[in-house]
Amino acid sequence: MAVEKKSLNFIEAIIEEYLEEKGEGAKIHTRFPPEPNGYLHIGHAKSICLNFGLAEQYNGLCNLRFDDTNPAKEEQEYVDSIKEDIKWLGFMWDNECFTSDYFQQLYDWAVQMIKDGTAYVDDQSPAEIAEQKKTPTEPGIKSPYRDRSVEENLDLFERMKNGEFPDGSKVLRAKIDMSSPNMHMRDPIMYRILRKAHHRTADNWCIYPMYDYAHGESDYIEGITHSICTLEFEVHRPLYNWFLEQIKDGEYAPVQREFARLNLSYTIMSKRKLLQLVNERHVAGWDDPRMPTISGMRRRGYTPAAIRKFADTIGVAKRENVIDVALLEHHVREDLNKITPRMMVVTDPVKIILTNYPEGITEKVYADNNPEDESAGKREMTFSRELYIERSDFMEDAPKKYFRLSLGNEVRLKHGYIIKAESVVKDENGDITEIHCSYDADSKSGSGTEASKRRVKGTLHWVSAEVALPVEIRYYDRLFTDEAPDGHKDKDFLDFINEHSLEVSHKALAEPALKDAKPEDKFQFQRIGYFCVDKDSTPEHLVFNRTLTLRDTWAKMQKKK
RNA sequence: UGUCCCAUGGUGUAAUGGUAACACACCGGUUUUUGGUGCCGUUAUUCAAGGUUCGAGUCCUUGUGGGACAACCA
Repeated sequence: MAVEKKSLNFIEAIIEEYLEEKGEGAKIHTRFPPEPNGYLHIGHAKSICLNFGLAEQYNGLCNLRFDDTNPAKEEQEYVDSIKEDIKWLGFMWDNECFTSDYFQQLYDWAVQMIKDGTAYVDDQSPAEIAEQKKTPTEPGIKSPYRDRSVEENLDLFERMKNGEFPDGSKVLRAKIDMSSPNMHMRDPIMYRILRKAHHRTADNWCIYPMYDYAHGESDYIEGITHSICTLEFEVHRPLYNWFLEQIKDGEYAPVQREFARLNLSYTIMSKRKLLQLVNERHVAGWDDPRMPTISGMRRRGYTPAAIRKFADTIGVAKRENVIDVALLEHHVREDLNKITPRMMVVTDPVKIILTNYPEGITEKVYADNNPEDESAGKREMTFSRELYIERSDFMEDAPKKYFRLSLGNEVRLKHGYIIKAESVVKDENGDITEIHCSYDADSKSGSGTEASKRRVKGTLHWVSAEVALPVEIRYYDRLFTDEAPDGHKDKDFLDFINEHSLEVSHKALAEPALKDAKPEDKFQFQRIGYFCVDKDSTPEHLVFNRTLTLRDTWAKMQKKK
């Protein structure tokens, strides 16, 4: 049998080359290194799927490492949510690591670098240092403190650690090249003084390492082989390598590779802006179902399988990209279509009365739980003389392409009978309050009669008035009305917030089978969309979030006119 | 007037010097007791110019366009 060779993305190609070169027994080791200063979003999900996925695929290891070198922004709350989100996506890390666990080793290496003459203490202010760095197009100039003696540097750095100097008064810098065309090589800062309680090391330290110094060395400590990050760190790579050169002992060193971060249409991904949405109450929190956070998508009803398939489909490359959010939605619908039980919920009810149906009785009808999955079985529904259907499923005078109920025309009530609309009752405003219909008593679904096999154009969902269950529905839609909310120079992303991204309704009536639904349970409300039970839901007051609508070609036809 | 990266249908991703393909979106058809799903089909792609080669989306040169880099953030 011919085995189709799956094409590799450039990271996989690098890994296969590595594995081949290292030979028998070689293992790759990746890491996912979030800073615990916010909630994970769909962009992180891409990185998670990449790093954990690669480890899985090549039988390697993947660490979770919290890059917690800035206590000013980091909190335990974020650590917890990050772990929860990764697990929810279906991944498990081999080691749980914290950069803060390496503070002592990092300090020792810094001391070593001072001894080697490759690091020095600078007493200048941030403004002075920035001034001397100059711009990318002109070389920087050297700090007056650059040539301090090793002894003095050692003494000063130790006293920095001991808390003898105020915050911001001194930094430790790497001594590299102030005239490098790469700004990051112009004597980057390795340590700053910062008196801020750290979420793990409390007040043990008042100096904290900077990202560029800490990251590569942490990779080194953990034995990471492939340090995969996003494109903006590409310019940092020479520095990443430089720091490793200073401390490595032997052949091994991790290798940094960069890929293009995910951008999604109609979405913002910036942590700062997401935080702003939360802080300014444009959304209800990090897990608001309109947020592109993993917790938001979970609450919205998206599934791990859909997100992972999506990550797989979009691929990994170095080109700047904007993925159509419709692709994500496609994968969510695809998964939900397979797994969700079908239920009948009338979102905007109008009553129908079957005038020739016997009064005072009800009967059972049987409904497939999922036509895509026979093993999902059937459930019982109550059929009765008075029922509710969707207000939009009736028109007195219907256009020719309208397949639903109209005066004098027939439709099938799904899993029930064929009915014909005879007359309407209206209130003083002219709004329809009741539709009187006749039903074809021989047409019961599944009864096998000639009448039951009759084909009518329309099939409607319904609930029996006797047992209908009032529920709350939260209709979520895209948060932004613009494809690129933060892509406009003259406009703020907040200008594009969709006023209708959340509409709450208490009108809906559900079939009673829904009464035991628990938070995160997912359903397809037949002919309407996919819904999931919100965490605000209680047995007395069910709350459903609309995950996505069904594709609706009728609505599309209407729109075109 | 620096360094680095990138350039394939509308959006993404493949093609690893040998017939430019797949997914989504779009449009059309078909099936259907969900105007859902499924199935079939249409439209549409190598930034430009040179060069190397029997042969270039792929290699080279130049240009053009886009992006990253000047936090005591990561």
